[in-house]
Amino acid sequence: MSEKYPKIDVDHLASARLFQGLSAEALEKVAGNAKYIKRDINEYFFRQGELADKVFVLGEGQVKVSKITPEGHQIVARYVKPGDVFGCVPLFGGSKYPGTATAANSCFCWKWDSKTLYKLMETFPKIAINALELLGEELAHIRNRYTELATERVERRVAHSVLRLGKQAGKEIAGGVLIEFPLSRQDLAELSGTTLHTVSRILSEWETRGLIESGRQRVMIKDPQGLIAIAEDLL
Amino acid sequence: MSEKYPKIDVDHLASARLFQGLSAEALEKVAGNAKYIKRDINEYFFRQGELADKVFVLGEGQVKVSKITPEGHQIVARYVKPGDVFGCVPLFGGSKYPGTATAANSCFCWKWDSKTLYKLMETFPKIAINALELLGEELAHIRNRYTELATERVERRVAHSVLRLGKQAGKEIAGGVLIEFPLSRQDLAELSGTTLHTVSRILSEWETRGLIESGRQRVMIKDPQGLIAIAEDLL
DNA sequence: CGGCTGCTTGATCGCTCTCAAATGGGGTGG
DNA sequence: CCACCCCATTTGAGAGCGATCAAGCAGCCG
Repeated sequence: MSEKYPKIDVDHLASARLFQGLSAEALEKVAGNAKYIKRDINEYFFRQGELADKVFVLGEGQVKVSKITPEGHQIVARYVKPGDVFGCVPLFGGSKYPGTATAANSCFCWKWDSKTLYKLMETFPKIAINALELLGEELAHIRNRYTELATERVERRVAHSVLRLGKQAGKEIAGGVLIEFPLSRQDLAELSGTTLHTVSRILSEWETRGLIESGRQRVMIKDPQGLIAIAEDLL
Repeated sequence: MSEKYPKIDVDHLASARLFQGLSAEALEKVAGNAKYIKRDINEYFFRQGELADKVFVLGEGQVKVSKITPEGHQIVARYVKPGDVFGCVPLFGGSKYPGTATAANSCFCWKWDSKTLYKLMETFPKIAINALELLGEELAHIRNRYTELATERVERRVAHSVLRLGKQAGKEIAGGVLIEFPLSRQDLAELSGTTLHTVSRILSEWETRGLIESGRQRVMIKDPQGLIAIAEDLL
C-alpha cells in the first residue's frame, strides 16, 4: 500500500478520451489526483463484489472484465482497450463492482478515487460529458452483442467476436493479424455465449479452410474477408 | 410543426431523475428549453436510422424501444418507465438512432434539442452527472440481460422479463399485479430472446399452475414467489 | 522428463426453433 | 345489434443446433 508511483506524464494522460478537450491546467489537476499503476498478466484491478470506490483509465495493455453468475457460469463482459475507462459504472451510489477486471497482458493504468473524480467532473463538466460519450458507446456495443446473441447462430457470433478483438488488439504480422494477448478457447466461448467445445470445433474448421491460424491461447486472422462473410452471413 | 405545446410544470419536471438536485433557477432554464409532447399508443417518438438530434425524458406512460436487424429479426431493447431518459445514447456525434421508440400506451414526455441539452450540461454539470448515473444503471441492466441470455434457459429468462415488467409497470389489482400496457407474446419473446410460440407454451403452462392469468396482450402475475422460484432456479 | 493445463474430437441427448394449421376474442362496419 | 374479419394466440409434429458427457492429445513450464 505504500508503493511508489511513477510521475504521471500529462501528455500521455491527455490522449485518453475521457480528458479530450481539457485545458492544460485542468489536466494538471486531473493528473495531480491520479495514481499510475502497473499490473502484470492475470493480476487483478478489482474483483466482483468489492466496494467500488476507484475508477480506472487504461493507458497500455488489455484488460478483461468478466462476471460470474450465482450458478457458476462465467461470461466475459468486455475487453478494455487503451484509452478506455473501466470500473466507472458503479461510480455513484457507493455500490459494488459487478465484475472482475484482470490484466490480459502487462498493463499500465491511471486510477482515481471515485469521490475525487466526481469533484473533478463538477469543476470540469467536459469530463462528465466525455464520460457520457464513452458510456454511450459502451452501451451501444453491449446492445449489439445482445442482439447478436439473441438472433445469430454460434458460428456468426464467434466470427464477430474474433473480428472485434482483431480490430481492437490486432497486430499486423507476416501472414495476418495476430491478437496480441493470450486468448483461450474458453475466453472466446464466454465472450460469444457458447462453450469451449463448440469454439474449438469452429476454429478447427476455420483453420482447415485457411481463414485463421491458431494455437494454445493464440489466434491469428489470415483472411478477414472470409470471416466477415461468415459474420455477415454472406454465403 | 406549429403545434401548441402545453406549459411545463416545473415541479413535475423536477421529479425526473435527470434533474435531481438542481436549483430552482436551473430548473426554470431547463424547462424553458423543453417541449412537452403527447403520444398515443403505437405512435412514434423516433425511428431507427433517423438523425438523432433530440433527447427525451418520459413523464407518464411506457415507451418500448425496439431494434430490427438487417436480417429482419426484431428485438426489444428496453421498456422505458416514467422519469427515465431515452434517445440519449447517440446524443453526441450527431449519429443516428439505433432503435425505434414507440408509445406502449398514452405517454407524456419532455423533449430537448440535443445541442441545447449539451449546453445545459456544460452550465449545470449536475445534469451530466445525473445522466452518467442513469446511463450506468441502463448499462448494468442490459449486462444482466446479456448474462441471462448467455447462461439461462428460456423459461427462466421469460420469468425474469415478466417480473421486471411487473416491477416497473405493475398495478396491484384484485388477484395480483397487472402489467399496465398491452404486451403481446411476440413482445415478450423479443424481450426474452425467444419465439412467440415458446412464450405461448410457457405462459399456458404457468396459467395451469396458477402462477399467472393472461389473455390477449395482457399478463397478470398471481404468484410472484412462484415466478421468482423459476427465475432463480429454486426447484 | 513429468505433470499440468488447454485443446481436440467423438457420441449422444434434448431444448428450442421451425413449419403448419386451427382457434378465438374484439373491434368495425353494415 | 349482429356478423364478419383480422390478428393474437394456441397447439402439434418434427428437425437440428449446440450442450453435455467422456476420453485422449499436445504444448509448455518447472
